[in-house]
Amino acid sequence: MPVNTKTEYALRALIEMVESSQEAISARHICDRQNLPKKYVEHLLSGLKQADLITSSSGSRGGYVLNRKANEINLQMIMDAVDDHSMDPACGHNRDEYCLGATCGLNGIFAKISTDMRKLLSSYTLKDFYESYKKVMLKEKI
Amino acid sequence: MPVNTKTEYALRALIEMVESSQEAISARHICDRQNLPKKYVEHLLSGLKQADLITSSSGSRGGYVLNRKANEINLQMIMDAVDDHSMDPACGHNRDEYCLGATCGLNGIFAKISTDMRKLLSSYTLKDFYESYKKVMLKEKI
DNA sequence: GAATAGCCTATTAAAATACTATGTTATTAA
DNA sequence: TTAATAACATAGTATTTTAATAGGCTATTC
Repeated sequence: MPVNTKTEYALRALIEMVESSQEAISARHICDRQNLPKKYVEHLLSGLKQADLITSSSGSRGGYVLNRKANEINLQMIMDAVDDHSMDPACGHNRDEYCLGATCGLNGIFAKISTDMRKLLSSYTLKDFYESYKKVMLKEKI
Repeated sequence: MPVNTKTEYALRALIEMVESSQEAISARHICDRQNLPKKYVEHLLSGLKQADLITSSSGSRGGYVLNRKANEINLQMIMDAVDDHSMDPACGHNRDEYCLGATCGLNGIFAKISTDMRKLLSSYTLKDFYESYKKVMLKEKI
Protein backbone atom coordinates (compact mmCIF):
# COMPACT_ATOMS: atom_id res chain seq x y z
CA MET A 1 0.00 0.00 0.00
CA PRO A 2 1.44 3.32 -1.02
CA VAL A 3 -0.09 5.19 1.91
CA ASN A 4 1.09 3.49 5.08
CA THR A 5 0.51 4.60 8.66
CA LYS A 6 3.57 6.84 8.69
CA THR A 7 2.20 8.80 5.75
CA GLU A 8 -1.34 8.79 7.08
CA TYR A 9 -0.33 10.00 10.55
CA ALA A 10 1.92 12.65 9.05
CA LEU A 11 -0.94 13.85 6.87
CA ARG A 12 -3.31 14.03 9.79
CA ALA A 13 -0.72 15.93 11.83
CA LEU A 14 -0.17 18.38 8.99
CA ILE A 15 -3.91 18.90 8.67
CA GLU A 16 -3.97 20.00 12.31
CA MET A 17 -1.21 22.49 11.51
CA VAL A 18 -3.21 23.89 8.60
CA GLU A 19 -6.16 24.23 10.97
CA SER A 20 -4.07 25.93 13.62
CA SER A 21 -2.61 28.29 11.01
CA GLN A 22 0.31 30.43 12.29
CA GLU A 23 -0.16 29.40 15.91
CA ALA A 24 2.17 26.58 17.02
CA ILE A 25 0.40 23.35 17.85
CA SER A 26 2.03 20.82 20.17
CA ALA A 27 2.42 17.10 19.46
CA ARG A 28 0.15 16.45 22.42
CA HIS A 29 -2.62 18.57 20.94
CA ILE A 30 -2.20 17.03 17.52
CA CYS A 31 -2.39 13.53 18.94
CA ASP A 32 -5.32 14.31 21.23
CA ARG A 33 -7.33 15.73 18.37
CA GLN A 34 -6.38 13.04 15.86
CA ASN A 35 -6.20 10.10 18.26
CA LEU A 36 -2.61 9.20 17.42
CA PRO A 37 0.33 7.70 19.36
CA LYS A 38 2.34 10.67 20.59
CA LYS A 39 5.86 9.25 20.70
CA TYR A 40 5.54 7.74 17.26
CA VAL A 41 4.15 10.92 15.75
CA GLU A 42 6.94 12.97 17.37
CA HIS A 43 9.36 10.85 15.41
CA LEU A 44 7.50 11.50 12.18
CA LEU A 45 7.35 15.22 12.92
CA SER A 46 11.12 15.28 13.22
CA GLY A 47 11.26 13.88 9.69
CA LEU A 48 8.91 16.57 8.43
CA LYS A 49 11.09 19.17 10.10
CA GLN A 50 14.28 17.85 8.52
CA ALA A 51 12.54 18.06 5.17
CA ASP A 52 11.73 21.70 5.91
CA LEU A 53 8.02 21.16 5.63
CA ILE A 54 7.45 22.43 9.18
CA THR A 55 9.26 24.41 11.87
CA SER A 56 9.20 23.80 15.61
CA SER A 57 9.69 25.68 18.85
CA SER A 58 10.41 24.27 22.28
CA GLY A 59 9.03 25.33 25.62
CA SER A 60 5.67 25.60 27.22
CA ARG A 61 4.05 27.51 24.35
CA GLY A 62 5.99 25.60 21.73
CA GLY A 63 4.89 23.25 19.00
CA TYR A 64 4.84 22.92 15.24
CA VAL A 65 3.98 25.30 12.41
CA LEU A 66 3.80 24.74 8.66
CA ASN A 67 6.80 26.13 6.82
CA ARG A 68 4.99 26.42 3.47
CA LYS A 69 1.54 27.01 2.12
CA ALA A 70 -0.67 23.94 2.10
CA ASN A 71 -0.73 23.88 -1.70
CA GLU A 72 3.07 23.85 -1.78
CA ILE A 73 3.35 20.60 0.14
CA ASN A 74 2.49 17.44 -1.74
CA LEU A 75 2.07 13.78 -0.86
CA GLN A 76 5.37 12.72 -2.39
CA MET A 77 7.25 15.25 -0.24
CA ILE A 78 5.53 13.93 2.86
CA MET A 79 6.30 10.32 1.98
CA ASP A 80 9.94 11.16 1.30
CA ALA A 81 10.13 12.98 4.63
CA VAL A 82 8.74 10.24 6.85
CA ASP A 83 9.64 7.16 4.81
CA ASP A 84 12.65 7.80 2.60
CA HIS A 85 12.73 4.67 0.46
CA SER A 86 9.10 4.69 -0.62
CA MET A 87 8.76 4.63 -4.39
CA ASP A 88 11.77 3.08 -6.04
CA PRO A 89 11.05 -0.10 -7.92
CA ALA A 90 14.18 -1.55 -9.50
CA CYS A 91 15.90 -4.86 -9.89
CA GLY A 92 18.66 -4.72 -7.31
CA HIS A 93 16.60 -3.14 -4.56
CA ASN A 94 15.38 -6.61 -3.92
CA ARG A 95 17.28 -9.75 -2.93
CA ASP A 96 20.68 -9.77 -4.53
CA GLU A 97 20.93 -13.51 -5.08
CA TYR A 98 17.89 -13.66 -7.34
CA CYS A 99 18.39 -10.41 -9.12
CA LEU A 100 20.06 -10.05 -12.48
CA GLY A 101 21.28 -6.60 -11.49
CA ALA A 102 22.22 -4.22 -14.27
CA THR A 103 21.51 -6.89 -16.86
CA CYS A 104 18.02 -7.55 -15.55
CA GLY A 105 16.49 -5.83 -18.53
CA LEU A 106 13.69 -4.37 -16.46
CA ASN A 107 15.53 -1.46 -14.90
CA GLY A 108 14.57 0.89 -17.71
CA ILE A 109 10.85 0.35 -17.44
CA PHE A 110 11.03 0.19 -13.64
CA ALA A 111 12.62 3.62 -13.64
CA LYS A 112 9.81 4.91 -15.81
CA ILE A 113 7.20 3.48 -13.45
CA SER A 114 8.97 5.11 -10.54
CA THR A 115 8.97 8.48 -12.28
CA ASP A 116 5.31 8.21 -13.25
CA MET A 117 4.40 7.17 -9.73
CA ARG A 118 6.23 10.06 -8.12
CA LYS A 119 4.60 12.42 -10.56
CA LEU A 120 1.17 11.12 -9.62
CA LEU A 121 1.86 11.30 -5.90
CA SER A 122 3.17 14.83 -6.32
CA SER A 123 -0.17 15.88 -7.74
CA TYR A 124 -2.00 15.60 -4.41
CA THR A 125 -1.32 18.60 -2.18
CA LEU A 126 -1.89 19.07 1.51
CA LYS A 127 -4.55 21.59 0.50
CA ASP A 128 -6.46 18.79 -1.26
CA PHE A 129 -6.27 16.57 1.81
CA TYR A 130 -7.27 19.41 4.11
CA GLU A 131 -10.27 20.40 2.02
CA SER A 132 -11.41 16.81 1.65
CA TYR A 133 -11.05 16.38 5.40
CA LYS A 134 -12.84 19.62 6.22
CA LYS A 135 -15.78 18.76 4.02
CA VAL A 136 -16.39 15.51 5.91
CA MET A 137 -15.88 17.15 9.30
CA LEU A 138 -18.43 19.90 8.57
CA LYS A 139 -20.99 17.31 7.55
CA GLU A 140 -20.40 15.38 10.78
CA LYS A 141 -21.09 18.44 12.92
CA ILE A 142 -24.53 19.21 11.46
CA MET B 1 7.81 0.00 -3.13
CA PRO B 2 5.01 -0.75 -5.54
CA VAL B 3 6.95 -3.44 -7.38
CA ASN B 4 8.05 -6.01 -4.81
CA THR B 5 9.83 -9.29 -5.46
CA LYS B 6 6.59 -11.19 -5.99
CA THR B 7 5.66 -8.87 -8.81
CA GLU B 8 9.16 -8.78 -10.23
CA TYR B 9 9.56 -12.57 -10.24
CA ALA B 10 6.10 -12.99 -11.76
CA LEU B 11 7.00 -10.51 -14.49
CA ARG B 12 10.23 -12.29 -15.27
CA ALA B 13 8.43 -15.65 -15.38
CA LEU B 14 5.80 -14.22 -17.71
CA ILE B 15 8.53 -12.82 -19.97
CA GLU B 16 9.89 -16.35 -20.34
CA MET B 17 6.43 -17.51 -21.35
CA VAL B 18 6.20 -14.78 -23.98
CA GLU B 19 9.60 -15.93 -25.26
CA SER B 20 8.53 -19.57 -25.33
CA SER B 21 5.31 -18.65 -27.14
CA GLN B 22 2.81 -21.52 -27.40
CA GLU B 23 5.22 -24.15 -26.13
CA ALA B 24 4.84 -24.92 -22.43
CA ILE B 25 7.78 -23.87 -20.30
CA SER B 26 8.41 -25.54 -16.94
CA ALA B 27 9.04 -23.77 -13.64
CA ARG B 28 12.50 -25.32 -13.66
CA HIS B 29 13.35 -23.81 -17.02
CA ILE B 30 11.92 -20.44 -16.05
CA CYS B 31 13.95 -20.36 -12.85
CA ASP B 32 17.13 -21.60 -14.51
CA ARG B 33 16.94 -18.92 -17.15
CA GLN B 34 15.93 -16.13 -14.79
CA ASN B 35 17.92 -17.22 -11.75
CA LEU B 36 14.91 -17.42 -9.45
CA PRO B 37 13.94 -19.59 -6.44
CA LYS B 38 11.87 -22.41 -7.92
CA LYS B 39 9.55 -23.24 -5.04
CA TYR B 40 8.71 -19.63 -4.44
CA VAL B 41 8.04 -18.97 -8.09
CA GLU B 42 5.84 -22.08 -8.32
CA HIS B 43 3.68 -20.48 -5.67
CA LEU B 44 3.44 -17.26 -7.64
CA LEU B 45 2.62 -19.16 -10.83
CA SER B 46 -0.33 -20.78 -9.08
CA GLY B 47 -1.62 -17.27 -8.40
CA LEU B 48 -1.22 -16.29 -12.03
CA LYS B 49 -3.11 -19.42 -13.01
CA GLN B 50 -5.99 -18.71 -10.64
CA ALA B 51 -6.22 -15.26 -12.19
CA ASP B 52 -6.48 -16.91 -15.60
CA LEU B 53 -3.40 -15.17 -16.91
CA ILE B 54 -1.71 -18.50 -17.68
CA THR B 55 -2.61 -22.18 -18.11
CA SER B 56 -0.61 -25.18 -17.00
CA SER B 57 -0.12 -28.85 -17.84
CA SER B 58 1.39 -31.60 -15.69
CA GLY B 59 3.74 -34.36 -16.69
CA SER B 60 7.13 -34.63 -18.23
CA ARG B 61 6.40 -32.30 -21.13
CA GLY B 62 4.26 -30.01 -19.00
CA GLY B 63 4.70 -26.43 -17.95
CA TYR B 64 3.10 -23.03 -18.30
CA VAL B 65 1.64 -21.11 -21.24
CA LEU B 66 0.24 -17.59 -21.46
CA ASN B 67 -3.53 -17.53 -21.60
CA ARG B 68 -3.75 -14.08 -23.25
CA LYS B 69 -1.78 -11.91 -25.58
CA ALA B 70 1.07 -10.02 -23.94
CA ASN B 71 -0.64 -6.70 -24.54
CA GLU B 72 -3.77 -7.95 -22.78
CA ILE B 73 -1.97 -8.57 -19.50
CA ASN B 74 -1.06 -5.52 -17.45
CA LEU B 75 0.95 -4.84 -14.33
CA GLN B 76 -2.08 -4.30 -12.13
CA MET B 77 -3.47 -7.71 -13.10
CA ILE B 78 -0.17 -9.34 -12.22
CA MET B 79 0.03 -7.57 -8.87
CA ASP B 80 -3.52 -8.53 -8.04
CA ALA B 81 -2.76 -12.14 -8.99
CA VAL B 82 0.34 -12.62 -6.87
CA ASP B 83 -0.28 -10.10 -4.10
CA ASP B 84 -3.97 -9.44 -3.58
CA HIS B 85 -3.94 -6.51 -1.17
CA SER B 86 -1.49 -4.31 -3.05
CA MET B 87 -2.93 -0.88 -3.75
CA ASP B 88 -5.62 0.07 -1.30
CA PRO B 89 -4.82 3.08 0.81
CA ALA B 90 -7.58 3.87 3.29
CA CYS B 91 -8.05 4.77 6.89
CA GLY B 92 -9.14 1.53 8.48
CA HIS B 93 -6.74 -0.68 6.59
CA ASN B 94 -4.22 0.43 9.13
CA ARG B 95 -4.21 0.07 12.92
CA ASP B 96 -7.72 0.28 14.28
CA GLU B 97 -6.87 1.99 17.56
CA TYR B 98 -5.37 5.04 15.88
CA CYS B 99 -7.77 5.27 13.00
CA LEU B 100 -10.81 7.50 12.93
CA GLY B 101 -12.58 5.00 10.68
CA ALA B 102 -15.43 6.27 8.58
CA THR B 103 -15.11 9.71 10.13
CA CYS B 104 -11.41 9.96 9.29
CA GLY B 105 -12.16 12.45 6.56
CA LEU B 106 -9.44 11.11 4.32
CA ASN B 107 -11.24 8.09 2.92
CA GLY B 108 -12.57 10.03 -0.04
CA ILE B 109 -9.24 11.26 -1.27
CA PHE B 110 -7.57 7.95 -0.41
CA ALA B 111 -10.07 6.20 -2.65
CA LYS B 112 -9.22 8.60 -5.44
CA ILE B 113 -5.50 7.93 -5.02
CA SER B 114 -6.16 4.23 -5.13
CA THR B 115 -8.14 4.56 -8.35
CA ASP B 116 -5.51 6.76 -9.99
CA MET B 117 -2.77 4.38 -8.93
CA ARG B 118 -4.54 1.34 -10.34
CA LYS B 119 -5.16 3.19 -13.57
CA LEU B 120 -1.48 4.02 -13.86
CA LEU B 121 -0.37 0.48 -13.09
CA SER B 122 -2.86 -0.85 -15.62
CA SER B 123 -1.17 1.18 -18.33
CA TYR B 124 1.98 -0.97 -18.39
CA THR B 125 1.44 -4.19 -20.30
CA LEU B 126 3.47 -7.38 -20.37
CA LYS B 127 4.29 -6.45 -23.97
CA ASP B 128 5.98 -3.28 -22.70
CA PHE B 129 8.03 -5.23 -20.18
CA TYR B 130 8.95 -7.87 -22.73
CA GLU B 131 10.08 -5.34 -25.33
CA SER B 132 12.07 -3.36 -22.78
CA TYR B 133 13.68 -6.59 -21.62
CA LYS B 134 14.41 -7.82 -25.15
CA LYS B 135 16.07 -4.57 -26.11
CA VAL B 136 18.57 -4.87 -23.26
CA MET B 137 19.17 -8.58 -23.90
CA LEU B 138 19.94 -8.01 -27.58
CA LYS B 139 22.46 -5.33 -26.68
CA GLU B 140 24.13 -7.68 -24.20
CA LYS B 141 24.62 -10.37 -26.84
CA ILE B 142 26.47 -8.16 -29.33
C1' DG C 1 12.14 26.59 39.26
C1' DA C 2 8.15 23.88 38.16
C1' DA C 3 5.66 22.82 34.03
C1' DT C 4 5.48 22.12 29.29
C1' DA C 5 7.34 20.86 25.01
C1' DG C 6 10.72 19.29 21.54
C1' DC C 7 14.25 15.85 20.54
C1' DC C 8 17.56 11.95 20.63
C1' DT C 9 18.81 7.11 21.13
C1' DA C 10 17.71 2.73 22.06
C1' DT C 11 14.58 -1.28 22.39
C1' DT C 12 10.56 -4.17 21.54
C1' DA C 13 6.44 -6.26 19.31
C1' DA C 14 3.95 -7.57 15.64
C1' DA C 15 3.16 -8.20 11.00
C1' DA C 16 4.44 -8.82 6.30
C1' DT C 17 7.67 -10.76 3.11
C1' DA C 18 10.47 -13.99 1.16
C1' DC C 19 11.47 -18.10 1.08
C1' DT C 20 11.91 -23.69 2.21
C1' DA C 21 10.49 -28.52 3.05
C1' DT C 22 7.76 -32.36 2.24
C1' DG C 23 4.74 -34.82 0.03
C1' DT C 24 1.03 -35.93 -3.54
C1' DT C 25 -0.86 -36.22 -8.05
C1' DA C 26 -0.73 -36.03 -13.11
C1' DT C 27 1.49 -37.00 -17.52
C1' DT C 28 4.76 -38.77 -20.68
C1' DA C 29 8.32 -41.49 -22.63
C1' DA C 30 11.50 -45.28 -22.44
C1' DT D 1 4.65 -50.33 -16.49
C1' DT D 2 7.73 -47.87 -14.23
C1' DA D 3 10.99 -44.25 -13.96
C1' DA D 4 11.27 -39.47 -14.73
C1' DT D 5 9.42 -35.04 -14.89
C1' DA D 6 6.39 -31.62 -13.62
C1' DA D 7 2.41 -29.28 -11.36
C1' DC D 8 0.20 -28.45 -6.97
C1' DA D 9 -0.93 -28.17 -2.01
C1' DT D 10 0.11 -27.31 2.77
C1' DA D 11 2.76 -26.13 6.31
C1' DG D 12 6.61 -24.10 8.36
C1' DT D 13 10.62 -20.83 9.02
C1' DA D 14 13.50 -16.94 8.80
C1' DT D 15 14.41 -12.41 7.75
C1' DT D 16 12.98 -7.77 7.27
C1' DT D 17 10.08 -4.03 7.80
C1' DT D 18 6.72 -1.54 10.29
C1' DA D 19 4.75 0.31 14.17
C1' DA D 20 5.26 1.53 18.23
C1' DT D 21 7.34 2.27 23.34
C1' DA D 22 10.71 3.73 26.92
C1' DG D 23 13.72 6.90 29.15
C1' DG D 24 16.16 10.66 29.45
C1' DC D 25 18.02 15.27 28.01
C1' DT D 26 17.40 20.10 26.43
C1' DA D 27 14.95 24.26 25.55
C1' DT D 28 11.41 27.74 26.76
C1' DT D 29 7.84 30.02 29.23
C1' DC D 30 5.01 31.30 33.12
